[in-house]
Amino acid sequence: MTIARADFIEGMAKGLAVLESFDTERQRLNATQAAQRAGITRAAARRHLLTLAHLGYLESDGSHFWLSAKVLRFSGSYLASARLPRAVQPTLNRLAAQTRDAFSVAVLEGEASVIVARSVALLAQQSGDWDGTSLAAGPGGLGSAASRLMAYGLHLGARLPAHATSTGRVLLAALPAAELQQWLEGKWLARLTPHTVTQTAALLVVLDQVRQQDFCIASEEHELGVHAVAVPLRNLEGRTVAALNAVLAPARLARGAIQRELLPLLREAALELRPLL
Amino acid sequence: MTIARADFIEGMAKGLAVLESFDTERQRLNATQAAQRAGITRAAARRHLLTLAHLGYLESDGSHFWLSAKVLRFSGSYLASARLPRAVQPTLNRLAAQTRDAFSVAVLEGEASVIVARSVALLAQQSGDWDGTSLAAGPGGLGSAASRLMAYGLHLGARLPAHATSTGRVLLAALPAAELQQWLEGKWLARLTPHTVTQTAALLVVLDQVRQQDFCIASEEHELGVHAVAVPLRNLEGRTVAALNAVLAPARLARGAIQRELLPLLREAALELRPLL
DNA sequence: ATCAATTGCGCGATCATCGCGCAAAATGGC
DNA sequence: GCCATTTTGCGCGATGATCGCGCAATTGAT
Repeated sequence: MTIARADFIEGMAKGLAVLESFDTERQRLNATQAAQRAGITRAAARRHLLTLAHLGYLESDGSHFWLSAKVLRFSGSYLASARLPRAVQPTLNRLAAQTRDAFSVAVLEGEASVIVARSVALLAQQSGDWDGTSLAAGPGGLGSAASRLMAYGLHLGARLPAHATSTGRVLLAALPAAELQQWLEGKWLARLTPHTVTQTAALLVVLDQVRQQDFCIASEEHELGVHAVAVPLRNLEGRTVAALNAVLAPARLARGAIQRELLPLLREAALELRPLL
Repeated sequence: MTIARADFIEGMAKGLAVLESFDTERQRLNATQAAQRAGITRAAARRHLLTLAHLGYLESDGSHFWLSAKVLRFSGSYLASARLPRAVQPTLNRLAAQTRDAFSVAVLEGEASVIVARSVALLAQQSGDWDGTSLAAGPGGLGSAASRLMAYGLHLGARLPAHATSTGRVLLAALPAAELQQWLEGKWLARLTPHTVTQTAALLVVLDQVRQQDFCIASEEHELGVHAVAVPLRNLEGRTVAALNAVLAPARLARGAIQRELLPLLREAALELRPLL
């Protein structure tokens, strides 16, 4: 799908490229760096940075720029409006309250699997929690389960590499063959841990298995120490619109437990969400 | 602070105005509506909408447009990079795990108090939860405490009217007199519930009290049934950089309980966060 | 103090963006 | 089903916003 040349505003594309050039790794940029990352000239980058700062989306000390809280405005509107996150949140909360795992719903968005809703159980200290010691830790350390997950970058809006995550694979497996082909085309599957599948052929085998089993387990392929299971969320027409996953609490590590306890929960949740998607 | 004319990209400002015109109330817009809300011509709005859709920030059925999950990219980067949300999250989680209330950290951003971090305790069913019945409810109803709060629009990135919220008032009270004056200038304080303070003079009295007490209680001024307490978060230089609040669980409604139990918790948290801000 | 690297920004040229206005498509009343 | 009315898509020529070059000022290292 193309677009008439006159209907494409170059300036906006550049501006958004500048705004996108602030990511998890590079958080403070000057004009020269932003120009490099956005692929535009230094002069243009400077103009766009100044404009964005003037509009309140960036803050600046004069030479460097960084994202301001105003960018949350967009996600706020999205979360309040989009059907998917609102529909799944109650179920996510119920799951988190029932178990000791962390649950997310993600959609495929370009390169990445994007977390659009999540829920983590924060357990009260008295009730035999599995993380009691660190709950008592000061603010410097990583506190509860949620903090530990935050450390892995599993916050709302996080973009995770689709080929190495349980949600990403479920979503890739649901793509029509042609689109999947296109997605893989010339893509380099980054090795994130020693366990990451980086061969296209191997990934295709994995995706076949996902299609057969109708779920996906990813063990330490994205981060060491992180194990996750995902199932597809389908609407009444049978189309996969998102993926629901659980990041396992350490106590769950036994493979059998995943399939026996967690998978039925996920499947049941997927089933009850079906009419809402 | 002004900006050189040549250093301001008109096209970007329009584009972002278009993107901003999708808010909590109006979630689906066509070119004509977007033009109205963004204050530009229909032709320009259409071009910008098409560009944004082409870039993946909007989705479209041809005539209407709505926000896509891609806008979460910005908040994802912000949350991963900004010092404030990362610094406060562990403390927030600890608070939520210890009590049955919901905690948020907010900053002042233009008209609104914006939630930049939050944490809600999701309690397991067996342990005498105060919300057990609704936890068991199906996905159609509002499930746990978190869902109830979501219903009030208290999600990450939510923009709440500063004059009627506990966090907003704490932040307004911390503004230098001149800036506060400017903020109030010709501003209409919307009546959100029968309890909302809508007179500038009355608000100034409230803010004076907030300064004296160094905390703020807002009871049903924003939403009926919602009561909250907030304290300022100051850095080592004594500057208020954010506000920390608790939205009360129904069991907390006794006014005495707030001051006796919750306020000390918030104050202690503010103190321990101080060196991190 | 000197030199090198980086940054701020003025300038004239150019092409991206402008909004008008028509034709086509939707809407709706009967 | 048909006509009246409103809304939408988009081509066009004019215009001024945006371009990036390149100089001057600033910064920082030795």
